[in-house]
Order: sequence, then C-alpha cells, then structure tokens
Amino acid sequence: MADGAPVPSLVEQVYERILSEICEGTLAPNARLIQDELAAAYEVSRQPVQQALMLLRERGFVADAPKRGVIVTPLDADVLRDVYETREVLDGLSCRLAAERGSDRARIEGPALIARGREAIAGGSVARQIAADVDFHQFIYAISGNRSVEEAAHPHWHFMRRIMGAVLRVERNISSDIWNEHAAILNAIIAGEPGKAEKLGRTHIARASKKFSGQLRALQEQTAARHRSRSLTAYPRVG
Amino acid sequence: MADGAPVPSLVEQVYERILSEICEGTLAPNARLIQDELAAAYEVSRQPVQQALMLLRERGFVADAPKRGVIVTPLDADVLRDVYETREVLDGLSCRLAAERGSDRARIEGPALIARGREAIAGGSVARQIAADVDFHQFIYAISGNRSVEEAAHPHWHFMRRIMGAVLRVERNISSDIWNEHAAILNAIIAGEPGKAEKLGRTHIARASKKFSGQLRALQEQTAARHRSRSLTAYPRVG
DNA sequence: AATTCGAAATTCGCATACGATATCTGAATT
DNA sequence: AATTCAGATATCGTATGCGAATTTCGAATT
Repeated sequence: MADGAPVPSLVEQVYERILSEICEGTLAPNARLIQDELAAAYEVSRQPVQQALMLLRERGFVADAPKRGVIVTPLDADVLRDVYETREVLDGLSCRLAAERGSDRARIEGPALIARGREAIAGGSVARQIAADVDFHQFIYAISGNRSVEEAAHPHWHFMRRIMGAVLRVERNISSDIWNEHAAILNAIIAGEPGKAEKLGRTHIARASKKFSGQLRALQEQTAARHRSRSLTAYPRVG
Repeated sequence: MADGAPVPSLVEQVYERILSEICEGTLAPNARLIQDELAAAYEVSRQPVQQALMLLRERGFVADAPKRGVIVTPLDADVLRDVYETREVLDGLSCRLAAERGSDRARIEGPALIARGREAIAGGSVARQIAADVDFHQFIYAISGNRSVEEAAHPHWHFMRRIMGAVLRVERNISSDIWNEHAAILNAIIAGEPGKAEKLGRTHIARASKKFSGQLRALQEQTAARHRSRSLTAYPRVG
C-alpha cells in the first residue's frame, strides 16, 4: 500500500543519472547537454529527459543556453561562499534542534555513521568519503525533526557533492579532522546540549568553508591557466 | 540579447496560475487536481500541466494521490512551526549580510517599501498587505547579496502567502506592529549594524511565528468542527 | 583575407496518441 | 442488507510528431 517508489519514474532515473555524472565530473562544467543525445544515450524518449532537465535547471545544476541545449553550470567560488554562509545557519539550526529533540536516535544510530566515515578515509575511496559526509549531515537534518531545514538544505548538498568531488579528485583525502568535529557534534547532540551543538555545527561549517574555498580557488586558477594555454573556445560536447 | 523571459513558457504560466489559486484559496486544501481538467481549463495540452504539477509537487504545494490526480497539500500547524524555525535563521542571516553589504541600496529603496506596507494596511486590501510583506523580506534577501539564502527561503514564501491568505481572509488586517518592526530592521541595516539587524530580524520572525501559529490553529479547529458537522468525506473536485 | 548572407541543420516546446494500471460502479450472489 | 466481482472509466507516464526559432557553415562578394 505505502510504496515509496518501487519503480522510480523515468524522469527520476534520468534526473539521477545526469546529476551523478555532473557531480562526478563526467559531465564537466560548461558541457552542452542536448535532449536528443541524452535521450539516445539513456534509451528513453525526449520527454522524460526534458522534464529531468527542467528539474536540474530549477536547482541550478544546468543553465539555459537557448537553442544550444543547456550547459552544466560552472562551479563558482563566490557561489560557494554564499552556499556556505547559508549552510552555516541551517546546519547550526539542525544541530540545535537535534540536541533538543533527537538525542535518542543520535545515540543509537550516530556512532555507526562516524565509524563509517573514518573507514571511508582509511579506505581511500573518494565516492565513499563524500557519501559518508553527506550521510552524516543528512542524518542530523533527519533527527532534527524539522523537514523544512532539510528541504532548504537539500539543493546545497548536490552542490557540495560537486565541490567535494572536484577537490578530492586532486586531494584524494578529506582531512580526518572533519570526523573529529563530527564526533564532537554528535556528542553534544547525544548529551542534549543545544547551545553547544549549534556552536560546534556552525564552526564546523565555517572551517569547511575556508578549506574548500581555498582549494576551489586554487583549482580554478590552475584550470583557467590550462585553458588559456590551450586557447579553448568552444564548449565541449557530451560524448 | 539578454532577454529575461519575454514569453514565459506555458509550463511557467500554468505553474503560476495554479500556485496563485492555491495561495488565494480558490484551490482549497485537499482539492483534487486532474491533469486533463487543468489542461482543459487553461486551454493547453496536458504536457505543460504535467510539468507544472511536477514542480509544484517538488515544492510541496501538492502531493501525489496516485490515479486520483494530485491533491493540494493541507496547511499544517506543525509544518508552519518548522518553516518559521528555518526562516528565523535564514532571515536573521539575510539581515546581517544586508547590514554588511547592502546599506546603500537599503537607504535608497527601503523607505518606499515601508511606506507601501503602511498604505496597504490603511487600504485594507488583503492581497496588497501580503504582497507588501513578501516584497519587504524579498528585498532584504536581494540586498544581502547572497543568492543562496534567497533560494533557500524561496519555497517558504509561497507557503507564507498561503498562510497569510488563510488568516487574513478571517482577520482582514495584519497588525501594524509588523511594519514598525520592519522599519526598525531597515534602520539597523542602513546604519550598518549587522548584529542588531540580525537580532531584530530573528525576533521579528519569532513574533510572527507565534501570531500566525496561534491563528492557524484556531482556524483549523473551526474548520475541522465545521467539517465534522457536515460529515464531509470526499475530496472536493476542482470546478 | 575578411565579411556578408542565405540555406541547411539543430534544438526546443508543445500537442497528440497509446498503453498500463488503479479506481469506481453497479449488478449478481450470499 | 451486505459482499463480491468484473467491466467500464479515470488517470497517468511515456513515445512520437510537428512547427517555430536560432544557430551554423560554406559560398559569394568586397
């Protein structure tokens, strides 16, 4: 009776596939996406592709390039700053609420998430490290009991996946400090200390912001230089 | 060359029309929306209607009722609390940023917004009062210079429109305190006092939250009672 | 060699069509 | 009177088709 989504619609499948490719970097920034090509590649009609693209555009992953398809939006350091500013208050709120309302679930389910995060770093898989980080923060949204924060933060996460992916493709490893901070946050939540949890959450994000902003900026200067030297003009097409 | 949107697509037009009807209450909570009927009513094909409904669903204005169309999501007091909690931090942030980066625009464009708000109350038009309130807060998002806050808060605003509409259809007037608080916030922003602006912004939202939560709860008890006495079972259809 | 211009090719948005699945209705049965 | 069951109906998701607008590209011109 209560089937969440036993067979996700083609729209959702296509949406997820395109988004994954964007986050993984398979679809590079500024790459052109053509409905017909995507439809052929995924073996569906243009209809679900068009709808998926509309959702992606809605959330800022692609931008219109009229009569030339849509292009993957480039990662911009200013946008990153904005996103982190917003996440700072949103995650701060979710930590506070979690400490107020979600201590029990935090105690039961939290430690496993921390463990998985540390394993991911040890294992060295970029995808795992990203997934673990996303999962941890998503978990806090969930136990905060406020669907609205989760929704507000949701679009940011895909953006974060893109950023982390881009940086980690060069860095290979998230610093393990991250997981110490996560553990501290979790403890404050379990202890039921809203003020402390909020503060730790906010500083955690602020630190991450500094780290990633710096690395993204460095990364972009590199690639900008490379592009200049190659006199790259046209947009690459999706293969 | 840079045309924003000279001819909004049918999807957007349909989206706006449906959303307006939801916010105005023409489409009541739990009303069934059938693609065919909407298409006929708006004289377009089902295609743009389907896509508009997907966006509305995405943003929580309608919910799936498989094979029975979608229904307008009811306004729920708990959801309202969640939304206000989120808005409190989001609006607090935008006020702070506005004081840091947007004093100039605030000084130039702000007073007119306050004036329009007070006129709206004097004039007594519900729609105007809502629009003025939305405009004021949206203005702060804009001058905060952080697109991300604006995006995060965006879905909330339609929700607010629905709430304010429902309450004002009974109340007739927003309390004029609201606009005194708005004026105080604006002054802090113009004066370039981020801390004060943030604090005023947050308490403003907190107060509004209390006010509207109470009124919504009262309203819902009334209508619940009315419905009980009429033994309303089926969902109303869209006419 | 650079520029202009027009025809061909792209690409999209929207309409229409089809098939699958769930719901509804009403007659037959207990 | 309540229940069961099957056919009719409603509704959606996806595929395909069409027309309009824009870009692209190569040939003619300066």
